[in-house]
Amino acid sequence: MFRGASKVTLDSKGRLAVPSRYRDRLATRGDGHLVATVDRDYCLLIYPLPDWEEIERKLVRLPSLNKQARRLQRLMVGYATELEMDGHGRILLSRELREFAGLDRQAMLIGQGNKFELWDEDRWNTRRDEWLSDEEADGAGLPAELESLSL
Amino acid sequence: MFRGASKVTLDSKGRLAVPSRYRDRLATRGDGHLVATVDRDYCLLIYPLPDWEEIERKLVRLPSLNKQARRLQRLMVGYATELEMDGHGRILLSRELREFAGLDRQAMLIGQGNKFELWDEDRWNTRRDEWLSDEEADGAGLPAELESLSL
DNA sequence: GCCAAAGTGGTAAAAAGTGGGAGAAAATGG
DNA sequence: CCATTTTCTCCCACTTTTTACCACTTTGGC
Repeated sequence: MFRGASKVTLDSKGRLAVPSRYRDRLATRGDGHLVATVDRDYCLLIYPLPDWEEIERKLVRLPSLNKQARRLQRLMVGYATELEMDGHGRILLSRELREFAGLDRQAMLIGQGNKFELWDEDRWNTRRDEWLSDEEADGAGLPAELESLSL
Repeated sequence: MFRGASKVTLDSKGRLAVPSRYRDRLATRGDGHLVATVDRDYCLLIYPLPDWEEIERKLVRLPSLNKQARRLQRLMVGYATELEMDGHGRILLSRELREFAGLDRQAMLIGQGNKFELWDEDRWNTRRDEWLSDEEADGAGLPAELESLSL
């Protein structure tokens, strides 16, 4: 399980040094091969290759004539880019992915179980504070799964 | 599986350089022969020739008296154009296809499993942001296959 | 404080991308 | 049916980008 938030820097070529505490796991699971794609909140999702492939298999099996399914395929498969760690544990993010997520230099890498999220730092802070101040999140109208959740 | 989004440029003659990471696969599968046709969203679909031929066989077997089937045949088979990569891995798109998809210079090539989609860049960005902001995609009325999807 | 590991930036060679031109083929018009 | 013009195709040359490697700086632990 990947967890934790790390402040990371993209250099002028768009390279990002993966925090060292994740490297062993990533080198084992998928031999350092990763896949990055986009999320609807304008951040990137980063999976170890084998985990991504499983998701991709599910995605491409969805009915092609369904509008929602087609959108999901276009966005997730459409932006999915294979990445490989270099000798120093860095990954190079394509211009297309960086532009999508508004990444230039300061970013936040967020562990999310089987994957990471990568956010532009400013965007992350803004959104995070929105989530924290959102009155709706206080408990009104929660789905059943959340009502019964004990933290 | 083709995946990933690449910003590409059409030159003044309508040529497009296929990103090099796809070339080997395309040279193997169908010996560099491709077929481009149109999509209902005003983009182009690009298949390796063998994959297209399979689809074409299915299309021409559809019942000729069915109006929807006839439309699909007219559009997809009607616009299907064989393309070949030149010595530099470029393909030349006919004027008809370029006009259909509103392609002039900046375009996006989107990997979609067995095929590519080719969009005018501005059109792609506009449509993409529509898909992302669409509240409908928030979960209301999703088909069963999507409800259970864990990303 | 010192050593090791991680992070950062730069450089040079190679590969990819881009544009243009000459010859061939096709289309057009008399 | 031939001549002229236009379009197309193949090939070459140049520019830009990419990628692999190297060196230095910083951080953190002992």
